[in-house]
Amino acid sequence: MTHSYVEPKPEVVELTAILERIVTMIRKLVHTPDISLTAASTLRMLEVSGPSRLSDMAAAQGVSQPAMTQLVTRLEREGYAVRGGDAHDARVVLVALTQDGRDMLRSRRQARAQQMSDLLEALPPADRDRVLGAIPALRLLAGLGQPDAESPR
Amino acid sequence: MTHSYVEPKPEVVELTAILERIVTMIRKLVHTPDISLTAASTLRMLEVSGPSRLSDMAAAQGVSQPAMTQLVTRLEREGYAVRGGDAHDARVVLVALTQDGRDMLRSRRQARAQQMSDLLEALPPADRDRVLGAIPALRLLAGLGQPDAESPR
DNA sequence: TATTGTTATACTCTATAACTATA
DNA sequence: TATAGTTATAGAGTATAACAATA
Repeated sequence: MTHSYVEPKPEVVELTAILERIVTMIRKLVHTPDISLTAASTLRMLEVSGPSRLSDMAAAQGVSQPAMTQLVTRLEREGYAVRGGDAHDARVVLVALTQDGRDMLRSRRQARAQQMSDLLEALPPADRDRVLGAIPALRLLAGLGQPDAESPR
Repeated sequence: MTHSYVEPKPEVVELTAILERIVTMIRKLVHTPDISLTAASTLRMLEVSGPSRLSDMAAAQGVSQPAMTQLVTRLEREGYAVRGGDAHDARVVLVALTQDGRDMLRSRRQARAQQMSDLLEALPPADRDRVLGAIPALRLLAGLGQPDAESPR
């Protein structure tokens, strides 16, 4: 033991490497040039959380406030979101999803699921079942991304 | 049954949704502004496949040839890759990873595995084991991204 | 003064179209 | 003619710094 921190376990190293490959795969799979990953992720967040402050959205997406300002401007121009004011604080901008935004998310989800379905068809049925059987574990993993959404602090 | 195609199964729909959330998580987790996802993925490919044609790299990464030209130019400027010629065809550019590129990939992997390790620490041990237990299934899923690398056709 | 958001500016990353050099 | 790659140009997406308006 020559260093003062704990080396990640080999399983974690492999998990990380595999997840990177999956990210690459998904990026290619869902290659919809009409909407970026951040744009889609932002719209999904609005779908779940309802109208949100621009600064909260920036923090949640891990981008700067100016980047979110510009993203919202594009989303507004494309008709997927609208800016509104807050009755209690005139500085605040509340961004909301439009019906067009909702529809786009739905059809995008449908298309991606169809592509994923086609990909899975390429696997032997036993392997496919193993992938689908991993869904509960993946749910746990995905949950790490949205820590304490309900947390009071 | 009113339509002529098969609706994706609910499990596949959920799998797709979860994978999108994981992509978002990984993008935030591995937020290394010094290197883009495509740049990293391209370097990993060079690490695995050895010196490669620029056009093959563009196809493998799902980007245009000009985009790959520019990416390689940036990678060369940063010292992670070098352009070379092909002895048999003067039109061809063969791109190779440098030692600096190799080193960068290694330290980047280490940093990411460490972050992932920290994240997993936040899970109850039983859940963590379930995530690690899903690795074989994830390996199958990741394999769908690099179809028939060995295929003779 | 601190907070919320926008504007100004610059760089990365991407695409399509037009081009050069080689086969 | 076809192929491999580059250059030209334009737009999305990002950051930091400076600003305006409101609290």
